[in-house]
Amino acid sequence: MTILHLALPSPLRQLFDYRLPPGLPVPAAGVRVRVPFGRQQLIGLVTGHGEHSDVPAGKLKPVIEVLDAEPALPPALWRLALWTARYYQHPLGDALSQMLPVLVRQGEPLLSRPPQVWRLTPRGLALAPDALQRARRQQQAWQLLSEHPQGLGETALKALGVSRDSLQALAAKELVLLADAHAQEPGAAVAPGPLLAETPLTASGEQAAAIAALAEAGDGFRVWLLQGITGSGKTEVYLQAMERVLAAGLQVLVLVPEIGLTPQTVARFQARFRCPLAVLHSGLSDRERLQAWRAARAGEVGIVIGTRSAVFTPLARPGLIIVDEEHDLSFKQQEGFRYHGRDVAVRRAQLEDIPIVLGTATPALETLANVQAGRYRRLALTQRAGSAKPPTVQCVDIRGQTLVDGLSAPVRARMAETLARGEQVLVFVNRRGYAPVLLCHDCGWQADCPRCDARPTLHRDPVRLHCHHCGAERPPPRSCPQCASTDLRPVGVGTERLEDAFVDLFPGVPVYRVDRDSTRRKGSLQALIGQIHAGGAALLVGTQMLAKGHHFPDVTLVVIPDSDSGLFSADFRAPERLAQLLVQVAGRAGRAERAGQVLLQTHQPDHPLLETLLNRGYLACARDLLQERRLLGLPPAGHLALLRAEATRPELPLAFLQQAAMTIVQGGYGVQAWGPVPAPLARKAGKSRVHLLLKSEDRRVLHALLDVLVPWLEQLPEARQVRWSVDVDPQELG
DNA sequence: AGCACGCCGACT
DNA sequence: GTCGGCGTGCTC
Repeated sequence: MTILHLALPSPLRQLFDYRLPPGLPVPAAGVRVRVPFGRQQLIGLVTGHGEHSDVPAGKLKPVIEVLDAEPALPPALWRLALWTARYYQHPLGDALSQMLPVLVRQGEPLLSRPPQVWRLTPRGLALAPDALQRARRQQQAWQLLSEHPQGLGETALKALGVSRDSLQALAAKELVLLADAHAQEPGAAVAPGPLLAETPLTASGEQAAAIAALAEAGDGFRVWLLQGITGSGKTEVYLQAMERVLAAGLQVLVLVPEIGLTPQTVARFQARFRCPLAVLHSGLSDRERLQAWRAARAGEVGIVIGTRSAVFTPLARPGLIIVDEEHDLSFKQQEGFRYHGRDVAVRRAQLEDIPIVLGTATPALETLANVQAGRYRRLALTQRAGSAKPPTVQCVDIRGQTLVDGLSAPVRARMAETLARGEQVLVFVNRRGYAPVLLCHDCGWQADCPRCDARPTLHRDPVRLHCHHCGAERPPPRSCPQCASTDLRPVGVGTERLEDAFVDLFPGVPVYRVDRDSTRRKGSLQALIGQIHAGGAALLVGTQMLAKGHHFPDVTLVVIPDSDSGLFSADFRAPERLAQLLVQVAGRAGRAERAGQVLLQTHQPDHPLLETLLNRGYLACARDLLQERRLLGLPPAGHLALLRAEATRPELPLAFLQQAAMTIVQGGYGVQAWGPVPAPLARKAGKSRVHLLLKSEDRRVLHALLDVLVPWLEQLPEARQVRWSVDVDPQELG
């Protein structure tokens, strides 16, 4: 008797065994099968087979149906799935089901049905030209089809004025039939004719060197860091590297951060190459996603471009992977299957044996460490294209200064000058809403969130206290609930408050606010950006969103009212994030003929991070930070996994993680356990949250522990009373 | 995660 | 008298 081992879409960290009905060929690993599971039916993937099962024979059920003749995923991607599930300690079945389009896991065929076309039958072909004279419409349809022996689709015929009825009538006479269109020639990733739809730009010396280095290294696995300052033309290097790969008939996978997948980005790739391109974004319907997935898997598209999850798109002939803005946080999935898109992409490139390019102006410290260790090779673009000058960055010491709406007098003066010249000013605040705190001026009471250890943010439009952690909203009190004073004051500055302030401060100057609230409606971000690009004096107020992806040529002054918070955060990655953000924001400023200026308000003008960043640049700053991490044994010098647990009753997550900590300490695994400790936001949405941080200098040691610890934790009775998760390589310790 | 079973409150 | 609340237990 043949037993199949199956990965099923279930959070259970185990495989399930089923009987294969006799007489059926044994399906290969990766093939989909339909099985009974409890009272429901599921579609799972075969992971292997054997003659025996540890499960009593009486419990084994037979599979209902083998869906495919071939595995759903190509071999390299199958191996990537197994690796990723294990590396991130996620149940294989659930990981696999997240890697596949919804409709594939619901049983839709793996291959697209070829489009249906109407064609003449042999009888129709032999028909005399005047045989249908008495049926003019049918005659016309017959005429068209005899001119198109390869057939015509329903929509094409309709456009040519042929009705369904005429076709049905012809079909009844067996003169025409509906048949599969002839399959596209295999390997037609590139449309016939020239590949290039536009002439490549002339590469600068640095660009040419980077392109040549990529070309000379050949087509095997190698990781490249393409570190190019904003405006240095990273995309042109990508495009010319892609050209070689596409010309060889291979496919390119491009990963971009969530915010980076704009119509402009896609248009840039589309404009260069005459090859089909699949875009994977969150707006696709299940059907569209399935079609893109099939096209990529069949090798019918040359370029696949998408966000994090696109890293799992099957490719028939992979040739190159590009990860743009590789430092971006959005590559790490923050819940459930917590993989890092960039790291999975590197692993994929290795399994596929193809090159991968990680591009950014501000490499992640992990990536730089890999360069220093000689595992990755660095290509640098240090010059802005054309005559554009780099922005200058200057600290503004605000110690003892009076701030009006968070801005010091010299900064306001500089803003006025810039606007008077008809140029634009960008003000970056990492806080949406009106003010982060609502305070009673008489007794010191602060509005708080009943369900979180957090202050709700005051919003003005509409007027609400809004907790950004649990989403709770309520109208702000009219008077202080503690002392009944009506002198309640908003404290601190958010985007809405700056927007209001600027309307008064700079009358007549348009103010554009760009944050999650102002861009909630679909297309409103594009509309705002369009208005900004129209030019003329304007104020731009915004959060992270403004710092990423878009370049604003008319912005010549960037103001960062508060750069201190990143300097003193509990999160060890905060300085790295701050440095990246400052460089990215600075990159938004300046244009060909006029260098941009960045003003950084701070109480810490002598802080070493700011000094290094301003005087010696990002790379020097990053090297310093890397040195600090090494001294502390923090990533990338050490490796982390974070166990989180939460429950309404505070003692449960604590007790659960205490058990974990005890096992780790007593087991002598060589892994340090820090905690359990209350999470930074110890109460969120009414739940108590506890963390246990695991650390090891050796990644293999950490994984060896997780391989035994996680299954052990799963079967603990206490595990069922809490929500818990493992986060390997956590990016945010919040 | 689903999806059942199972034992206690307000409705036709 | 039932509909349904979510606690607990199982899925080869």
